[in-house]
Amino acid sequence: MTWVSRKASPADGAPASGDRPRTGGAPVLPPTPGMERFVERLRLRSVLPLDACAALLSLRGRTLEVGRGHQLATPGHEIDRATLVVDGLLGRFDQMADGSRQITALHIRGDMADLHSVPMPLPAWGIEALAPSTVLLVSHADLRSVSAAHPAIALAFWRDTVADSSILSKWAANLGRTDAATRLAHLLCEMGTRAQVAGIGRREAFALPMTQAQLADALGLTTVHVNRTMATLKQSCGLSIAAGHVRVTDWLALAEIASFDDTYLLLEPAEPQLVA
Amino acid sequence: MTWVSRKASPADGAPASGDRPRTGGAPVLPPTPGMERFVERLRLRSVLPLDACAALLSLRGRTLEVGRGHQLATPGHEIDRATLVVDGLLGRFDQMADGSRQITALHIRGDMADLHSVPMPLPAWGIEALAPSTVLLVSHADLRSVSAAHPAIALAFWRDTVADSSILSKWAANLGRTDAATRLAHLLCEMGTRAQVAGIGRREAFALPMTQAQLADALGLTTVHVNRTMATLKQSCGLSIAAGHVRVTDWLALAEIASFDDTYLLLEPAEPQLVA
DNA sequence: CGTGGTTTTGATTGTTGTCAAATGGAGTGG
DNA sequence: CCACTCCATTTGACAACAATCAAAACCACG
Repeated sequence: MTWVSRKASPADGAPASGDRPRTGGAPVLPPTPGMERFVERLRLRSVLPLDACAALLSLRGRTLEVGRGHQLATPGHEIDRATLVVDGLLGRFDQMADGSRQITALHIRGDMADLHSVPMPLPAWGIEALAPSTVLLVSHADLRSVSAAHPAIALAFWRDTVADSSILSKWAANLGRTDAATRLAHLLCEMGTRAQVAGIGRREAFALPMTQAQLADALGLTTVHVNRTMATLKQSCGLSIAAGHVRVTDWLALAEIASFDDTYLLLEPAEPQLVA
Repeated sequence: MTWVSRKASPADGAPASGDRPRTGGAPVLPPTPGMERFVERLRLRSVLPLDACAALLSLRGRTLEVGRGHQLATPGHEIDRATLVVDGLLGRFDQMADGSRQITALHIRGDMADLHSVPMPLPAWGIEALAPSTVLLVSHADLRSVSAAHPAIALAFWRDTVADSSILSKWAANLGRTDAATRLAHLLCEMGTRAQVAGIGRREAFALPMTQAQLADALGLTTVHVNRTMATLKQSCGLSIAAGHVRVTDWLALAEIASFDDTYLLLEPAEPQLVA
């Protein structure tokens, strides 16, 4: 397991997760590398005033490079920081009694993987790197602090939690009510769309560095069946996955099979602002 | 469909389950009937200062009695109020293209069924009464306003959204990774526990006014298979469901089959308070 | 005493899981 | 540069859980 841990702040010699953000308009430190991706993500769904953006950008964090399989949160173990995906792919999962697992969320660049843990630091779920990834660990205290100082941020955080919920809801619906091909197709449509929105690919060609076993855990299937289902889609939609890179010739056919409709991703900025 | 709608405003000479103790110091209006259930629910997971409780209790709302099948929110239709369950049972659902549906959440007394809609008024999901129910409609504007005025409330709302998410996550895991008996047993364990916590029954004997068809929609099964599975549990755990009332002789056996562990319900009040 | 919805039962089909083994590819050390 | 290993992918044969189709029994309600 690779732990290339290092301080993310530029001109400091100090270790530890010590320093606090300067929230005000003062002579700010250069933004923490990676943090701007999170701000972009939030602004996808919320209108944030400039000072709120600045406050977020000035949050310090600890950058970490982790290898595939590295656990960033464990069910039942309290944590005091959230995990921002700077690059790579993380998964949220539920562990079953018999050892099998169900992946309940995938997180790509710009996602704060466990924003949930800010109000609820003792998670019932786990977070794991599904591929080699770069993450930025941001302390709950700091996040709560900007959230308290800027009501717009509090609302944006809440809103992002709801978006996550909406995605999970669709996921559950697919698990309960659709067959293997639909489920796989839907996952690919979703991740393609999300990658495109995040600016790291097109929906017909994007990175998804997951093994078929991990896909199986996400889709509630077995590895064997994922493989067979993929062979089907390969034929009907010109799908190919090689070296963690997805490519689809006939995206519309894929979306058709998936009954894909992206409204559940809540990509329109929600109107309602704060009341004065 | 019965629509006994009425304004729940204070100075109406109205009858009903009206008057409440005055909580705050100020010359407050009598609390809206039903609202105290929501406050109890929030206080299960969050510590709320007195003035925040008072603010919540003084929120106005419109009481509604709805019959089974009544839709309180429709996917893709913007709404401007949230739905508090005063009594009965609501379900959140996802509609599939072929007309089948998946229920993704059940809401009992005290639950704000779509707190989600406060930051995201255009839902991708629907809310429906699974049984005759009494609900209290509370405007988003009011909820956002108390939330902005009381950071503790904002955090409590966010936290409740996370709890809902955690439950959904477990639901998804069960849909993806367990068989019919486990799934049904788990649902019964969960609803029993939640009913007990909400103070409306014991986990071995509580109301769950759902038809087997609705259960099937919640469990991702067919009516037929729900029925067969129930017959199995009837034998192994002394389960009986009659007239919407569940009774279990051997609760431990049921929990065993379900691999039930209630930590995901997040019933411990989360410690982290606001930073000053 | 009918009527409509819900529950129950039976027979059969089909999607997916299980078990097992072969193939392929990337990285490692001799 | 070539075995060798580890892991991921692919293929096959078979079993099992759950869906489907169909109809009967039951129950609350007017």
